[in-house]
Order: sequence, then C-alpha cells, then structure tokens
Amino acid sequence: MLERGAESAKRGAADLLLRGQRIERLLRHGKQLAIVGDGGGVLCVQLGMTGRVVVRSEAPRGEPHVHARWELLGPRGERKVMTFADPRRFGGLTALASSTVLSARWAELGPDAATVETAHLMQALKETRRAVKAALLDQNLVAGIGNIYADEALFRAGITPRVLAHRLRPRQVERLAAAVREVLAAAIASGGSSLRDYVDANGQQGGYQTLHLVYGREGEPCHTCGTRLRGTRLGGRQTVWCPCCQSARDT
DNA sequence: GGCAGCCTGGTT
DNA sequence: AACCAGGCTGCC
Repeated sequence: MLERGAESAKRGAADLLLRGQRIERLLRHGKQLAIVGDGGGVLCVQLGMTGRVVVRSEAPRGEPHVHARWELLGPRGERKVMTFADPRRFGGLTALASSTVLSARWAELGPDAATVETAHLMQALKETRRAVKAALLDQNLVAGIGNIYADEALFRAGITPRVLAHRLRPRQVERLAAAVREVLAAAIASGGSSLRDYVDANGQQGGYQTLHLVYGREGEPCHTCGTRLRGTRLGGRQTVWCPCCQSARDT
C-alpha cells in the first residue's frame, strides 16, 4: 500500500497518482520498471545510470540525492519507506494513467533482451546499417542492453563491435542472440553489475562486475587468448573488445 | 545515422 | 581544473 507520497515537486505527480493504492504487481520491460496500483495508476521507473529504488523499514537521515520517497504499508501493517535516489539525474519517474498507457509506451520498445528471439534479432539487424553495437544499444530494436552487456555479449559471440549490423551472417546473429540471453541471465543471477551505484531494491550490490570479460578491461589480456584488449569510442560509448577473438567475418 | 549535451561524483 | 562515465533525447 502506498500511503503517502514524496516531497519532490518536479516528480510530484507520480506519487499522487498512486496514493492510497495497493501495489498490485511489479513489471519490467528492458530497463524500465513499473509499479501497478490496484486503482489503475502506474508508476514507471527508469534508473538511468545511477538511479536506485530501495525499500527499507526506515530511510537513513540525510541520504543524498533522494528525489522521491514513499511510505508503504506491508501486508501485516508494517511501515516501510521506498526511496528513489539518483545522483546523476539520468533516471526518471513517470506517472501513467493506466496499464493500457503503459502497454502503449512499452510497445514502442523492442522485445525484452533477456528472452529475445533469434529471428527477431535477425530481422532487426538486417534492417539497419549501423555498427552492430550501436544497434544493440537501441532500445527500440531490442530493449534492455546497456553498454556493459553490449560489449560482453559481442565478445561471447565473437563479433567485432564495429561490423555493420546488416552484414552479419545468420549464424553470427544466432550466436549473438544466444550471447545476449546468456549474458543477461548470468548477470541477473549475480545480482547485476555494481560498478559504483547500483544496488537492488533491498540495497544489495551485484557481483557480475567481477565476471566481466571485456568491459572496463582495456589494455588487459583477453581471458581466452591473452591478446591485449583494445578500447575505442563507439556511439559515444567506451567500447572494449578482443581483436583476436572478435572478428568481422564469420569463421 | 552520428553525436552533443544533459548531470554529478570520482579520478587524473 | 579538466576529464571521464553513460541512458536517453533531440539536433544536424
């Protein structure tokens, strides 16, 4: 139950919409979360880079960068506090009037990356002339891949980040789709990648950052072949790959 | 299709 | 003091 809403003037609409409603369910599509109230209201959450939503019995005093706070009542009447904190302010909260509006919003995104079908990726990549990494990062093409997991998936698929998406061979796309699903499943199983800010709703850090094979490892030896990993800038993002294990051609 | 710019804390 | 990180929007 969302009992009382938060202080943020800018994002005030979000809590007003859900005030007094019982949380009916939590949804996720790609990197977006949604809290659906039983009165029809929906709060859509995007964490951006540094956003975090944490539910605790008590919020620490003076916690920095808290942009919204909600008081919750648990099933046995216990009081909880949910906070949205976001130091870099790339995240956001959006109040939606109904789950129909939410569906329309999410329909503009590509299918969820964690379960993306090979056939979808095949079709989508065929239709764009961008570098494959830029395509993977496009949420309208497939939803849920950020910079870390794009690099990690491309490494596992043995595909160089700059190869043009429409030039990929079917078996490369097949490997890529499998790699995307596997990387995300592994990362989720490890609780995500906590490089600096990320914690889950219980405040727990993830452990997948220790399992990154290429991201953040420019200049270090490839775990597979020992070659120095190379770094470049692609689509405005730091990009790391192994020049030996990742090739443009299908081999 | 590419990329500047938003934003702030941490690093150089 | 300058630079870097990056999800996403909007401009070229």
